[in-house]
Amino acid sequence: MMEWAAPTNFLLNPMDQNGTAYHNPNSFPPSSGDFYHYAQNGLSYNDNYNLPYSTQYPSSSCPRSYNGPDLTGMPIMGMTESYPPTAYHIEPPKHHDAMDLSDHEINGQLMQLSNDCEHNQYGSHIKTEDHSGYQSPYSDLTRASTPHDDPSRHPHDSGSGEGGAIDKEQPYAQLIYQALLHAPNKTMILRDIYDWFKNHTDKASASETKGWQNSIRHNLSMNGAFEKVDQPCEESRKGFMWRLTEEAIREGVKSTTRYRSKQPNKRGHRTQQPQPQRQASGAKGGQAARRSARMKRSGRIHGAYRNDAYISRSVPAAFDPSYHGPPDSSLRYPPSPYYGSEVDFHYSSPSSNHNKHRNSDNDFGSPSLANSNSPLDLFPPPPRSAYTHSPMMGGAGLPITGNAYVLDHSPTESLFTNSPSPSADEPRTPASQGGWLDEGGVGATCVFDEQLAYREYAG
DNA sequence: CTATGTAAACAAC
DNA sequence: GTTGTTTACATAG
Repeated sequence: MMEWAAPTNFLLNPMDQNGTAYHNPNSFPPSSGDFYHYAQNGLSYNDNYNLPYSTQYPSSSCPRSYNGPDLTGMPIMGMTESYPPTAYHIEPPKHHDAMDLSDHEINGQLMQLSNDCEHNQYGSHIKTEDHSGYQSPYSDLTRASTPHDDPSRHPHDSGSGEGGAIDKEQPYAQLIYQALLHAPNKTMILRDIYDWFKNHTDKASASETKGWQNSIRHNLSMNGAFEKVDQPCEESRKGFMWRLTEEAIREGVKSTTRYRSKQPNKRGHRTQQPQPQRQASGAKGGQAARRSARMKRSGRIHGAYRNDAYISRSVPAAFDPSYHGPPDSSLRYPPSPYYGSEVDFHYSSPSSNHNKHRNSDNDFGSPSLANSNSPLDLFPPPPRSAYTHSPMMGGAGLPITGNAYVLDHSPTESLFTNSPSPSADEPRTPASQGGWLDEGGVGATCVFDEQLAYREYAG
């Protein structure tokens, strides 16, 4: 229930992608019908989606420049034997040529070039917005071809959104996911996401307020499926670009539920965890907070809030000394996919974003993790997986393409049943003491090797 | 409880 | 004013 999207193509090894990958894009039949494979076992995954193609490692973040060779990185079936039957394909528009290009091809190209942000070589079909130079493909364009409007695309899904078509009823996280999924390089800026929502959903129109925008931002920030990407280009002071994480691309989006506080009122604790300023900024909110803020003002310490000494975000509950989690070290890490580890490694990178604790790798993607037996292997292969039916799993919960495990979180969760779902709420990442070095900059800000990072963490 | 949505405080632009 | 982060509260299931 928590997962909406499912894996589809596993990420191929980068090497493979480069090497072989070129499967002609045409391998995808134009007929949309094919993109909607219903999961044979649909049951558990009725909510999953299959992604149409995988992206490559997003490295650069400047989606605007599309001048490259085309090539597509459509690795797709390359090494995967088959599509996981467990999901739907959300294939982007088949009938729109224009769109296809932007989505598919560009997708691949961006990465490479991307240097001059100023030159946008968009096709004429792209509408230029005024976003100071940033031209987004979304806006009218997309809707012009509205894939989702195509009735034929809706098999008979009960409207829950699976058909690949954009179901306006889906939750924000899912919608954002779709927006990004269709975006070149799986990256968009907030504005465009807003636009996309305006054009493809009712959220915007349905509300007079800007609450929907708030919700979008909230989801972007809180959901591990989305990551900020540094915006290389000057012009944009529009904020960061948001991109789907590889995990998300592979595994789909998961619920944005990590932030709720599990322990209803555990106030006190967390405030002691130091956090970076920016993050600390949002510390308070809500009505109650307002109240307490008032109280505080009248006599409370303010400074206690956090200090910046920390480099990374604060410590996750699991790492919190006060946290009483499973004793077993192997279980110490929170199950939540949202706890990422990498984050902290790069906090230093100037603009990078890896602050969200993405979990990703932790939960599934990281090969090193997945296969390792090291004591640090925080996420040992799950005993069983919800994806059992998937061919990917080979029925045994084996690592997929060596790159990831497709886990269902249930297994993991079970590991932590004793703990108040620690993770899920703490959006923070472990700042392991001494565990990670923030090492500065990690060089390429934009290109972040999560696995590597993880490795650092792991040892 | 969980998943979502929404409001809001707040910092940094 | 916008963007991003985070907390709180509400509510449906």
